[in-house]
Amino acid sequence: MTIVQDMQDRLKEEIKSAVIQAGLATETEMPEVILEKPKEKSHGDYATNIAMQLTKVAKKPPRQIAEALVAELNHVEASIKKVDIAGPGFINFFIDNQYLTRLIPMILTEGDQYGRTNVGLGERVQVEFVSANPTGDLHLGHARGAAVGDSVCNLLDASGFDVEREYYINDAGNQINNLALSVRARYMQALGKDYPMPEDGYHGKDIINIGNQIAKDHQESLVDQPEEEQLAFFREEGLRLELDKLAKDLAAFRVNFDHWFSETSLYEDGKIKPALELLNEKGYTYESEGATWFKTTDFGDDKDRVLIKNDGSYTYLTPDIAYHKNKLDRGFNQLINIWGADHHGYIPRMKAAIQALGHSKDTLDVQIIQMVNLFENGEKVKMSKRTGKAVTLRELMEEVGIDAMRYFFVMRSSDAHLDFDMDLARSESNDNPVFYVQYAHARICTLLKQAEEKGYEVDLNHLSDHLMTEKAIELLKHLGDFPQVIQEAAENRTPHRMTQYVFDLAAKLHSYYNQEKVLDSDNVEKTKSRLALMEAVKITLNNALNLIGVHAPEKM
RNA sequence: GUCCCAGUAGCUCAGCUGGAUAGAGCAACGGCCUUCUAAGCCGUAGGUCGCAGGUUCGAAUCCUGCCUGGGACGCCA
Repeated sequence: MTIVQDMQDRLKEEIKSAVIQAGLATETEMPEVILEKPKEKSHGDYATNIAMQLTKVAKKPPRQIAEALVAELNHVEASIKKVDIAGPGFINFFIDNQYLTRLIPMILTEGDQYGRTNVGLGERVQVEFVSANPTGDLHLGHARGAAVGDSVCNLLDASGFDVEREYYINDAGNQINNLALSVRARYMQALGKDYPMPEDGYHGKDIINIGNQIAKDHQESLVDQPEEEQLAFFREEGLRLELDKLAKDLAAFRVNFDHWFSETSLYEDGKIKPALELLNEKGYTYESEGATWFKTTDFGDDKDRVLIKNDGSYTYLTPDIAYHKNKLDRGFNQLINIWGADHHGYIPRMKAAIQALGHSKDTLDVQIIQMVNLFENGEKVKMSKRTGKAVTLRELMEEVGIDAMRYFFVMRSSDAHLDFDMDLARSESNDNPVFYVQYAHARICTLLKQAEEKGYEVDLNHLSDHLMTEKAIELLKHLGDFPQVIQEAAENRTPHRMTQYVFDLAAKLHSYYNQEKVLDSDNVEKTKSRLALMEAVKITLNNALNLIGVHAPEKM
């Protein structure tokens, strides 16, 4: 329970008891009291539409209801300074904002823990994201998925969920044979031989590097090995080096997985057959045209899906079902998958699998991340994965920096296409939201340092005497919202809420900074209170940026 | 043909579990540095919320149809 929520709850309770005392409705007829924050300042700190909601129960026009209700309100009980009735029957509350200053000692005490809550009650959530095939470099779509996935994990963690980050390695399919063939070709080429790339080979630079690496380590020793042995080596070594590179790139991007789950392990551990048998036992499979089908239409899919092809091999779906069964068997209460937009058609069959395995379809939450378009010099950067000309995660990290990438990739709603403006991301100007926010943090740090040099200390004893100015109250209110914003962003899987929040906080800080001078030698007591506020803002900016994987610099 | 996402200010986007006069940044225009970082602040201007119906006291938000852009519709992964 945060200070702000506590205040809101007291207000809601007061509204309810006023409704009852005014005889407008009984306890059981009571709708949920909704408090909203009006955009317009003249509409107060909070507003409720309860009078409109009660029109049917009380059988009176909303404004009459509002008047009867307001007459019964106990102002002291809910820190109400003033109440207005406005418009069609809104009740506007003006709150005595003194209570907000209690936030500061709390934030200073909690430090990097401020904003965290336990609403998740330790519920176990597994988030699977990125899961790119280990056959090439990570491109922009993966990078967005990584930034969003990691931020969602941070938000869930901060809301009291027990989060596990997982990467599913597609190391069992045909693409791994292609990887082996591609690596072999690059190895041969590295040795100066005229050796063609396979038709569906992977043309990325990373494969060339791996070929060079192997050539360096093993010289010509692999050239004349028997085919099978040779390919097995390139498969294994290629996979190892690819995964190593993926993990390094992601770690550099500040994304660290708790678990790298190998598809091959499903085969080795015999997890596929039991999953198939379970579906069969429950009557969700049938044979047709020499193949085994899964009746996904029982769960709303538009057609049934093949599990075992007529050549006896599995489709991609089959190990994926076994994988999700495995996730469920591990005891997670909630599974979140973060997928690229090109996989959205896959959702109904995966949800069907979850249900066929005996769980609610809501156990699996699939978040779809829309595409990223890169812009440079006002023009769209053309990309082709096949020829290996796509801009990679690593290249972009070098080009624009990690902070800008992490911020930009979560800046927009995930279900909107993202135009990534490289020039903007690189620019050290006020156009760049990352710099704008980081500058706010650096400004406070400089200020606090100067305060220290001048011998001013933070004093928490007279806060309400000095911090009830318009700009300070706005800052305090925003600080108080932080825990709820985290919860909302976690629950809705909307990390862009956090970029909005931190941008707004920076804007309020800059506004305050220009309006009121913090270090005032003529009023040391006031200075000490303001320093406390600055410290609280600094902590909150830092915590908010951390949640989206962006650093908060001490100076710029 | 079916399904998913988007369509809001000149541009990029918030708002979408229904609420009051639809917001922000950039661009445009006008102010603010002998004072804690001007990488900043303050102000002005800018909108048939794709279109048409419907639900309701109230719709950018919910429902239906249509239009435009993107994506997906494999016994590929």
